[in-house]
Amino acid sequence: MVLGRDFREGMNVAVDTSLTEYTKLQEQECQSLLQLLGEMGIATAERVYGPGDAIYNQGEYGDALYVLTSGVLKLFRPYSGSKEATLRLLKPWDIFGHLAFAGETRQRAYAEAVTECRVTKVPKIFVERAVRQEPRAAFKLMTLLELRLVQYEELVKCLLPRETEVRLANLLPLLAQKFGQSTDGLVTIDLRLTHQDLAAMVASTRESVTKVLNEMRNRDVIDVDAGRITLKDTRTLARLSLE
Amino acid sequence: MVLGRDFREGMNVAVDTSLTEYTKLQEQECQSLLQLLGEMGIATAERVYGPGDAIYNQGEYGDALYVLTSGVLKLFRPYSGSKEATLRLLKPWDIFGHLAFAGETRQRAYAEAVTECRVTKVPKIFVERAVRQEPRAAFKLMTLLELRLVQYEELVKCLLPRETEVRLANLLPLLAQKFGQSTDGLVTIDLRLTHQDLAAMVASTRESVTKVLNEMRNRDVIDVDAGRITLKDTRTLARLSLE
DNA sequence: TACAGCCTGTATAAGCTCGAGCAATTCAGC
DNA sequence: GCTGAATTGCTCGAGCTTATACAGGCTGTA
Repeated sequence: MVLGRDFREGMNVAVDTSLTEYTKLQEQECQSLLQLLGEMGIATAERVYGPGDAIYNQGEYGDALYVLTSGVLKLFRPYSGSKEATLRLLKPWDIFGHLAFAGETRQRAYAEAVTECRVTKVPKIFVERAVRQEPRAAFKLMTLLELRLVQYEELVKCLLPRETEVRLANLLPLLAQKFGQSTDGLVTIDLRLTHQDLAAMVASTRESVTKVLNEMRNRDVIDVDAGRITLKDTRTLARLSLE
Repeated sequence: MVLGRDFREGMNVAVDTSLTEYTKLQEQECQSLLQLLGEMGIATAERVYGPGDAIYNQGEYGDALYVLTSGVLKLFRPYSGSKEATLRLLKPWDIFGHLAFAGETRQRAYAEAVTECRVTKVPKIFVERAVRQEPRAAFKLMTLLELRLVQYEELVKCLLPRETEVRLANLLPLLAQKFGQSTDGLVTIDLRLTHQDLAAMVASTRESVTKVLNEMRNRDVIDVDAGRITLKDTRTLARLSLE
């Protein structure tokens, strides 16, 4: 199990800091893709969902590209019989939904609104038309698909270690980069997250999350105020995530 | 943690059986993509790697699309300091490598040949040209990107449960579908896999895999012959993966 | 204001993994 | 066919997670 080569840990840091760029890139590409579709006269259906509403269910046929334009939304799937894991927490300009251009496609997770959110749905045939007529749309879409893959890779990174502490040490910086609000050099995750929510994201239990979060707070690694987590010691978090 | 809604377990089965279709679809799309590129006069570099050779390393800049055309190859990344996890085990007509069309891209894993294998590398600029000039290439590429995402989702599915037994019960059918050889109605995974290899795929330890595999063999769920695993009781495996 | 429901914090026993160590066996190269 | 390396099989404690249970706090609603 010990690695036989030099993994150059420094590189991981470089990879991670580029996630912020990913966020900006995604917003740009996603917004300009929708704009492009509009200019091409392509109909996109926008719909508003209230907290808890399902956008689609696992197993449904997916024949559209979904874009979240406002609010927060989660993709989750059941596992081990009676638990549910949050696969992705989406913010505006994230895309979701499976739209294979060939072969049958079923949604591989449940999509549910967390806050009130606005979703733009582009039927598959229109996406096809856009790709056919406008290569720029194809590039933007492929960039977005690639960024979605990166998010899954990050999820895998969170799930590889078994200890809840290490998983959270991997997850919290990700949430901070995606939902972070910078104040006084410290980053606060601008979401009300219950321990249960966090547990679903790292496939652990509420109790373990409670325990780890309190430990981190006692060690001044994080601060929790009204369900909002502030990262106070990112160096310690980074160190934890490697162990 | 208990789910508040009906997850319709039957649907999971339907989703999984469609993976075989995914394999065929992928071969078709990938082969025809390469053929299309050839017809367009696009230069693709083909190179042969011996077992253990690195195709690229984590952190390197990725500016190409890689296609495995023969052999077996693995993508892996280090975690928890000194362990390594196999993220994907690739067979011919799998694509790999990050090629964002915008923004900097670094490889997010190590790619290493398992057996001797042949890899076709298409530089990013040529992929761009193909997408620009030939929408069919764009469709095929997007389909392949989507299929790659599905593989990551399957990996996540393997990693969600904590028990090694359940993880393997999820992994083995996946391997069987990808590398399976049907004989007498039973499927054999046509690869020599050590317990260490399997442990890297489910992020567990060699010892745990040994134990679980022996239990499964004693219960006639699987059969192991010369490092090749045969699935004898897929129903029991499916049941295990749900618990 | 009272209430119900959710969230947090603790505690316990039980189960599983992890890591170390050490044989026996198998495999691969010579 | 032989030898060295790798793989497999097994054991044992330590550590962590899980499941369960319960008490107190917070929040939104009636």
